[in-house]
Amino acid sequence: MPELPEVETIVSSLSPGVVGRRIVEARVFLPKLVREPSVPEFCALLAGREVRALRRRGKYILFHLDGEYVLVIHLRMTGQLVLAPAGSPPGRHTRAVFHLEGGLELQYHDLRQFGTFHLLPCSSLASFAPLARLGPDALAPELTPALLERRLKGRRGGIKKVLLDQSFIAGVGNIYADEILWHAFIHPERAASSLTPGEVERLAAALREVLEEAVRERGTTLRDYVDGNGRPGGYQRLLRVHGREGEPCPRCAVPIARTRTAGRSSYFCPRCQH
DNA sequence: CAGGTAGCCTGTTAGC
DNA sequence: TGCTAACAGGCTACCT
Repeated sequence: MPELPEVETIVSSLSPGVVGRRIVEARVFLPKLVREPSVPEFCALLAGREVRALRRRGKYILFHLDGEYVLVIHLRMTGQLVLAPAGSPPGRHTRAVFHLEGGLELQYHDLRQFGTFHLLPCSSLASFAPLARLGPDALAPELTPALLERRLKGRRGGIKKVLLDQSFIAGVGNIYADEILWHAFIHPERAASSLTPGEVERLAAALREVLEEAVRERGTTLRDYVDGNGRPGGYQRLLRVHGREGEPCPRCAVPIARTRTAGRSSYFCPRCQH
């Protein structure tokens, strides 16, 4: 479900209600959600801890807790974190609930059950492989055209595949990869190593512009995504190619094409993306 | 060893 | 209208 703009919006919308509050009790209804430690340990370790900070790293959400623990959540396709008044009845897809001080609860919903929770001591965070493997954040200031160009050199395969590789840069998913490449006039199957300096420049600009505008629009809601207050995003209105097969390209009016590779769809303009 | 695919799940929608 | 198959925003493990 959520890519960088959605995760960023979830973190910023949850922060006012969550940061500085204590978790009174944690309940887990889908045991496999919690990858470590065991569910009883997980609940016991969370109870009584204050949330000191909420952060995003790529598509991961980090709850920094007092006592030097950190809860790492990945929402995968359909995970949602939503603040609700204490005692709200769980829905069909409510997989966990954290009761907070102050009459609030944080609910985790996940239709497809792909999401993951890891509760770690801060000291193990650096060696936590899924985070350690991530490349620079897609919105990190240090991700300059020069760095992008250096990292693209020697990369095999198509540019879209590379953009989706979280160890290359962290935060881009299928929707925004399509949009970014359209804005940069680059075909999704162009060999990543063949991009000219001018194209890399356009790619770096598109990456920043698309992701920043999507953050301002509070993310894209195609089906399930909502922010921490249960509200949908607005960037779906601004999608130029993703999900628009057969519709005219907004630049040149040629019908948008769709291809499938590795089980995922790519949407692009066959005329103005090279 | 790089590239492709199945698997994890459930729900919605497109197509017959 | 009703059934079936394809597809969905992510990531990993395994196969060729």
